[in-house]
Amino acid sequence: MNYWLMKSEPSAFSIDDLKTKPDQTEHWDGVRNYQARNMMRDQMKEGDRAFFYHSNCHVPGIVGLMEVVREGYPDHTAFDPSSKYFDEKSNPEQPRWYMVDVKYMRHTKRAIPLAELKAHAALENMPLVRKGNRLSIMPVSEAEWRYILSIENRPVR
DNA sequence: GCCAACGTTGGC
DNA sequence: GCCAACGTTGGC
Repeated sequence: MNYWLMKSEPSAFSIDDLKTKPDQTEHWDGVRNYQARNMMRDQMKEGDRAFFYHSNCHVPGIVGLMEVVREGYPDHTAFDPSSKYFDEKSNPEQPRWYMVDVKYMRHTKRAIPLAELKAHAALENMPLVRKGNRLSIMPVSEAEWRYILSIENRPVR
């Protein structure tokens, strides 16, 4: 099983939005970055787990857990001229962009802020805490996954 | 709102 | 293939 972290701006799509979707499932559309695309298209597998991360908001951080329930398939929003994610260079015959479906599992017991994640030496290799990294989808090692789930229970100092 | 960091585009 | 200009991300 692989582990991931997926960023979303809560003003656009929050973990509560995911939780209230039919079947608590939604496609993760609108990713327009090749590295992130490649991970969704080639590496994310059914049953993988992912952290839901709120970005570009008051307190950015990890807010919940998701499961990948459908592997990479073409992002149809790229074909739709009325979509803000439209890309004229993508078409159904040769799709440029991909997405996966994710299902809500649960909120973390508390939001784990980026500032706190940065303070843990065990997490210093995560792209998330590295300066200038803008990947919206990134792999998380099993050790990092477990570590983050362990600090979830720790009282905030 | 600012701005650093990074990715993409396009001229040459 | 280089690289300047530009757009975007996202923390603060």
